[in-house]
Amino acid sequence: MIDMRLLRYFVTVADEGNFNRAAERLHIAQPPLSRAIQQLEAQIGAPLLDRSNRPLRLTAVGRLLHAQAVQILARMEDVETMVKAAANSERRRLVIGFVASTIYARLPELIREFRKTADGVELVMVESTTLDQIAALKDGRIDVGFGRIRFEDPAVRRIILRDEKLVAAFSLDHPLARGEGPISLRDLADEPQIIYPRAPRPSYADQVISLFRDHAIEPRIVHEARELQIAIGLVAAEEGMAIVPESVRRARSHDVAFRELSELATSPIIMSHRSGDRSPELALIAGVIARKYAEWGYDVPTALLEEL
Amino acid sequence: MIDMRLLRYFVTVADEGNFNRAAERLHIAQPPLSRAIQQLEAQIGAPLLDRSNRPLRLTAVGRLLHAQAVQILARMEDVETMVKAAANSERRRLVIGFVASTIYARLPELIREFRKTADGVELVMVESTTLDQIAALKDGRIDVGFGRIRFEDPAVRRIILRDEKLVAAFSLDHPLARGEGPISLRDLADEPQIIYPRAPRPSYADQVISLFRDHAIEPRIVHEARELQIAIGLVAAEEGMAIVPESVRRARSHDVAFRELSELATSPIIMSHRSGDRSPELALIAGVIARKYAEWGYDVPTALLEEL
DNA sequence: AGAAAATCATACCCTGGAGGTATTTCAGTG
DNA sequence: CACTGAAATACCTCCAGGGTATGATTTTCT
Repeated sequence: MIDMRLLRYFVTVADEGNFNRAAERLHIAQPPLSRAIQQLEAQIGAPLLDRSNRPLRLTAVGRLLHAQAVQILARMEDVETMVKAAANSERRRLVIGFVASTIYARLPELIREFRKTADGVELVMVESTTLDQIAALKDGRIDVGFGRIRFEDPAVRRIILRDEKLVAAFSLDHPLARGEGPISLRDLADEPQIIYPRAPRPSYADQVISLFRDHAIEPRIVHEARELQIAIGLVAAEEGMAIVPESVRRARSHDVAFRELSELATSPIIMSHRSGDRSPELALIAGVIARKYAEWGYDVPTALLEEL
Repeated sequence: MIDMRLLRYFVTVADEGNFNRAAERLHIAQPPLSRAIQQLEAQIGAPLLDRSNRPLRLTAVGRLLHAQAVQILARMEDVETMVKAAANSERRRLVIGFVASTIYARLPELIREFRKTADGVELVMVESTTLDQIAALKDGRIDVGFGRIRFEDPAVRRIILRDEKLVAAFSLDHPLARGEGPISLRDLADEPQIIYPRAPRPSYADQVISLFRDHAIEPRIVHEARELQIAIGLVAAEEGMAIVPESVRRARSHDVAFRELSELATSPIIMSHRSGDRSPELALIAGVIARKYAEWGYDVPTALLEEL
């Protein structure tokens, strides 16, 4: 199997396009570097660099390996910091990252329950975007994340807890606020709409936009708010309507009206943690969620039970 | 950075649960193995194994590292075979993997065009599922894949060429076959339906099922055919209806009737290749696709132009 | 074009650490 | 408590990764 060292050397040479500078960056002399690359080429069975003319160019095989090597190295760094962080924490603490909108859902109840169940464990809550959560999980800043974006990262395990219905939010005296029963996306096509958050992509905003596009409707977006609270504020200020998770309804009903959608529109609530993490704290929170979900009549995801 | 060697050793020990057997499997003596693990533990800063009682158990940190290490090792193997395969082919050959249904779409025309454009390149066509294509790309059995399933794999680059409309297929004297204009999914709710393929999951069948579920309809599935041709055959035999890509229409219209769907329902056509592969043959096929798509009036995906 | 500079490869040496053998220490077991 | 199986320790060997000196080639400057 190819050594990490050789990969690191090769990537550095490829990035610098120059053995001398690469050797300097690697804190070794140039000749050993030359030999290392030759060694790697021997292992692969083909030249990785075209040395016939300077500046050095990667061969086709070289480009292929480079693209892969960069990813492997990044992965290895991730794992290393992750594991080291895990090692340096006595771990009677659970740090939870969450996106703002989960606060309107059932998260607070789950947290209360967890504090009751596991009173020996210090609990820390950190607000952060789903994407940040991935990085934070990797380097140990958080242990569990609650988000709404479907992402893929082999180092992180993702459990879809449930799909939350979406509803439309209007200002109180908006014409559409008066109607009874569900409203169709089609009726919202020409309504000025407020989406959030703008960044980072991909975001909940993209989910909403593609929801409309899936029904062949091009939404008329007039505002991109930085976060849910601001979006709701703009709705109340009669700037337009917004599509929000159902749970927001309970949190803010005095100056905003809500109507269900006739189309099936949902946003997932996703729990994530480091794959392979089997700390008792993690099992504990999984247990709390499973118990509470059963109590509330939600389906308990089988993936969640595997964590116990 | 942690050495691959140490990872391999650690994973073997963890899997065997025994230093002696692990050492045997690794073709080294037991003492160097012990030292290697100690070394790794020193680098991490925490014990990975609980040696206080046999059989050995992994510590929490150990479990975490193990889960990650297994993945990194697998990744490295993938890359190695992939790059070696790329090295051992002079590469005036392009092997294309495709799922059956793309044959009904524009793929044949693209292939014809490619043969004309690049007559020095031997072209090989291989039928295989989207999932197989990922593995085949990795170990160099194919260079390009055309499929319909959205997958994620960091070693493979995926370009969504376009979204193809779906249509409903009926037997010629099915009551619904007579109607004019598009038909709604809702009207298909109670129709006996044939889906395909059964395996491997996830498949096109899952796309169709979730299409219905997205509209809060539970499809009534009476058959799971192994592949499209068989499904269409069953439709013709009045076993039920099926949801198929629009392009099938051109291929088989003598004994089957088609109707458009009023809902927006599409299935993507996805081209994939090894990330970092910049072979001229790949650029060539990308160019052919871009040219033909422009000619046909399709949007040319920007991701495709990056390959040129 | 020719000289100078830059850059990579080769030749050769030196040392650390990966692996081997022999032995000791310990945890489970009858 | 003695026995057995298994991991750790002690110590040795030797190769491979790294260093220096220098040669071969390509690039650049005059």
